[in-house]
Amino acid sequence: MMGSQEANGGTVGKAIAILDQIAAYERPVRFAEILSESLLPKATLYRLIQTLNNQGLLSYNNADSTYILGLRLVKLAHSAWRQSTLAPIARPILDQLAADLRETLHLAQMDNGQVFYIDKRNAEKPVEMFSSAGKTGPGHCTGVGKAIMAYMNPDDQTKALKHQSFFRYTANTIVTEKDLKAELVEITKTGIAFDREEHEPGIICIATPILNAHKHSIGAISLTSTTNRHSIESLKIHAEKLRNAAKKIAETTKNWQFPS
Amino acid sequence: MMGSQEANGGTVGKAIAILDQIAAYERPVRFAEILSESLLPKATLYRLIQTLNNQGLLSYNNADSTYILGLRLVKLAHSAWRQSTLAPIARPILDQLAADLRETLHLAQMDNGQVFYIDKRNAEKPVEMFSSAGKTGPGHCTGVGKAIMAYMNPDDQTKALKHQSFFRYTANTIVTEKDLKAELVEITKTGIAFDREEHEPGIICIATPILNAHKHSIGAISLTSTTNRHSIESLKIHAEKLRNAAKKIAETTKNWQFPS
DNA sequence: AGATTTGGTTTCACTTAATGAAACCATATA
DNA sequence: TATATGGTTTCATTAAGTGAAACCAAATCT
Repeated sequence: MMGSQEANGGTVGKAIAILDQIAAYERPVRFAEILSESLLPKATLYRLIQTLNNQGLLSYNNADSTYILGLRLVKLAHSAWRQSTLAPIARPILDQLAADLRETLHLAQMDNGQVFYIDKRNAEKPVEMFSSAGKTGPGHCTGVGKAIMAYMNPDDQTKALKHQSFFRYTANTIVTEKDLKAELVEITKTGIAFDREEHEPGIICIATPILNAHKHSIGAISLTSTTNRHSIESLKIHAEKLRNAAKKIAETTKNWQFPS
Repeated sequence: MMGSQEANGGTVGKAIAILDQIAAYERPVRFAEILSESLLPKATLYRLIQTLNNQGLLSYNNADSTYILGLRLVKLAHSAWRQSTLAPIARPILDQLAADLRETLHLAQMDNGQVFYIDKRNAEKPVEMFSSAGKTGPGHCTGVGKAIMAYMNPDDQTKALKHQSFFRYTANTIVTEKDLKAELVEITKTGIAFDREEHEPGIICIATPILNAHKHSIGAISLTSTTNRHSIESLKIHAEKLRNAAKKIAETTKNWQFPS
């Protein structure tokens, strides 16, 4: 379905697939609904859901007999977020940058070629986060995606490129591997990546990678704006501040390890 | 271990137990470490961990051969948070309240007698969210915990009380069920709960429940401060604003359903 | 009311997947 | 070169998961 996980036979695999499915609905669902879109036989699905429910990974509403994802996931994710993302380390630095620039900032990592947002600072509205932490997006047409890929080691980069859909979101989207590769080379010259309305019309962004000791990317931060308020040129003014923030994050990270 | 889940035989149960275990370390762990604290035999644990790793629920670091919780959990939790918590609905109202009061606010629900924090607004720092969403705390000595329990239906309340540890955190902690029950009755008179340094010395708080149509609590919001900056009396000034916010959240919630 | 459909739960023989003792391998340590 | 330590694989055994079908309850139709 989303390509990143093997379609496997294990029980836990199936269980998680169900969680994914329920997550996709974005609303409470009844057993019959899940069943209708599942390949599993009735009884199997039933018991599996029961197990998940007992485990607190699902939550059952008696009143209208629907299932939603359970709080235990949030609890686990809390740990996951702290353990396996840059976010907790980067936070103070991101806070500072946000206070300074008063623009929308994103902190992202890469997961199987997908951009994985792990934190955010919003200019106008004070907070908008869990809303964005955990969200994923395409790599080939986002500032953070390109920034990260530009600084991957060759093997990882190749793999990441293979994972791109090259879907054309706008007229500016880079839709071939060849062009994207060229762009990535370009990015390494300045350490700054741009999104020139490649993902959404009217939305532009400037991004810079967070590099480890081997000069490979472990994440990226970006500043997003609209064409009303900024041009690519006027975003460039902030490049240095972004780079500094990224450097600071990298330093704080030094004696840490992250998922490759 | 944490009492809420049955110690069961199912494979998924074991798998999740492993996730819990790894979460508890709050740092990358090696296979041997996990093994030493696990009841499972080597090979079983090994394969189970492999499965989890393949599923993206764990992430393996080749460099130092350690495991941490995987990003996929964060992704799932993102959905869970949106689906099964008050947070997304309450957010704009909480934002507004935060802008108005400029104090530290918490939004919490109750899960098996435990206070489950799902959102937060911090006075000074602009954002602090995933960091606190997913955290849990005791019910018997927190403002939100008492506010929620005060407005439970009798059965749920009894159950919730049974789940309290009544651990004495400070000199002011209520440590008997009888006293807590009396306090809950007191709370229903005003609709406002206080934390009089019951959880942490120097920390006080005022909280109010979010009620559904049947006048039962589905969550609570609180305002936390220090004894340096406030007294219980001076916190009371904000009671009305808290109540209003809670009411607004409740209204927005009307045509919604939540885990009991 | 009686019949029929729909949604959910249970049964039970069956099969596959998980199990775990032990062997094995690689790397570090004595 | 020996010896321990941490991690991976094997394989016969067993338990756990499977799924067709029966079953039950509640809603919907006639």
